[in-house]
Amino acid sequence: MSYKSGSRYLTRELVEAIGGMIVRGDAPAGESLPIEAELSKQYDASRTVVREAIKMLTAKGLVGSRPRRGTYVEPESEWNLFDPDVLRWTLQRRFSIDLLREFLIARKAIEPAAAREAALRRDGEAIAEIARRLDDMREAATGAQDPLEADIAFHIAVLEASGNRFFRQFSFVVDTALRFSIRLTNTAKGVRAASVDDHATIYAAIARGDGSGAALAVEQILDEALQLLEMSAAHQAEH
Amino acid sequence: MSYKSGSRYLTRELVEAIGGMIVRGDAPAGESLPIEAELSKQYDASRTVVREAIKMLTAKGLVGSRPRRGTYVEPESEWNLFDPDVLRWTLQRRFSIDLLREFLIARKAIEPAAAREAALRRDGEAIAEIARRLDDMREAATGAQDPLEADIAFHIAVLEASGNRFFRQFSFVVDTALRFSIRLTNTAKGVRAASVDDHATIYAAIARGDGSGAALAVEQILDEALQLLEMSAAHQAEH
DNA sequence: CTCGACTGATTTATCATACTAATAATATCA
DNA sequence: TGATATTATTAGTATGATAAATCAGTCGAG
Repeated sequence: MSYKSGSRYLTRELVEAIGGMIVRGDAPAGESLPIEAELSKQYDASRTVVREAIKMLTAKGLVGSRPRRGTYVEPESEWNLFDPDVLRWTLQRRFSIDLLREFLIARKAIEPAAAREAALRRDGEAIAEIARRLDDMREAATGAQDPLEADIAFHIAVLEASGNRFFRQFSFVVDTALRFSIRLTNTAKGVRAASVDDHATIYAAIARGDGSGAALAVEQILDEALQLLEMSAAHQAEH
Repeated sequence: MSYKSGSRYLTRELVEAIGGMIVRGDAPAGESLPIEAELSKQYDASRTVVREAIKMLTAKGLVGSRPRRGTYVEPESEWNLFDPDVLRWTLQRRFSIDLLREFLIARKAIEPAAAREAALRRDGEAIAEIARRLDDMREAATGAQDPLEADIAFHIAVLEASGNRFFRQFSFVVDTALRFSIRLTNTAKGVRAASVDDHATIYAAIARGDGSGAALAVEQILDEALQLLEMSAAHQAEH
């Protein structure tokens, strides 16, 4: 999204504040936001800034606005869930077992297919990148690196290697969502030594151009994660 | 995106013009756009409008901007392809056999999984909706309705019935992209009578809760479409 | 000669104040 | 009662000014 880390512009802050509020559900669909003048007062910003923030939220599908009617919250179906901000707000404020399950099911649909494409495409550089990320995972198993980061990077490398624009768009979703999912599933045990072997299997299949093998290997580790989730859900239900 | 059809606001027009230009590739990644004052002159709009348009493009991932550096085009990997505008511009200005193939492969990954979920979920109302869309397809076969619209509506109904937020987000992609794909594949023959039977198979599997059957049935018709595409591609290559 | 601090110019970011135009609510009239 | 004109409200557009970030060069110290 290209917002420099250090610089915190007012417009960006308003986008965060108002967008987060909407996703949290503080302003139900159809409900009007305060008028520009009022928002301007509330956030102590000029009307210009308020308007630019609203325009950005409009571009993300969260709000709409018309003269006299004011600015109103769009129904959730209009939200652009794949927008980085919207996804982050959703995960931060609406995280749940259900959402995590939907995420895993979506991964199970997409990532095996991406691995198949990667295997068939045989892009040397992209496959070398997967190999590097596998090495990182091996190092992470010994404690030299962060296991979660290495795991995420591996999966993203596979998505990128697919060469499919739609699959590649999914990589930031995986990136963002995986960082949250660990909170709920306590996946620390998920990155045990066996996990590295599983990932090595994926890499091997892709490297030898075995599309079906690659797809199957990815599907297996996602099935495992799904089972882990169901167990975790059942466990939570007890309390 | 909630822009009322009739009202054509200047800001929206600038978003269309500049966004379309960027996606077409007139301004390569990293390249700076004219400065605000210049854009203001070019489009005969106030700086306010120019800035709000740029902000919307920023929200879509197409551009970034910083003082002194100006406004620059982001690399394509940053673009939010699932943004309705970005997808439409991409299809309008960059349509190709390759893109269509990627689209079909993505559909083949997602839609069978969505059909499986729809079958397992057993949401009566959502399944009834699929049935209605199937009826529409039958009518369309006799010429009473537009076959393309009926086909699109059916596939979207399945995605919606999945109850998975990620799959549902994909429905507008299907909606948008299918309208374009017909241009290239000449899919008129694709909606022949047999097609209705294929779709009826999908519905039947979902209705009886047969997840695997539903997934398989969807996969089959997408495989057919993919074969049709490859034939069409080979045919075009001759010329 | 190299590197860091300083200076200046450029461009976006923010603010303030008008005025315009769309539209929802109300009042008016047939 | 029902259609139509009026009015008030609110976002849309325009303009001009100031602030702040950042790039490119300049100068000085070592």
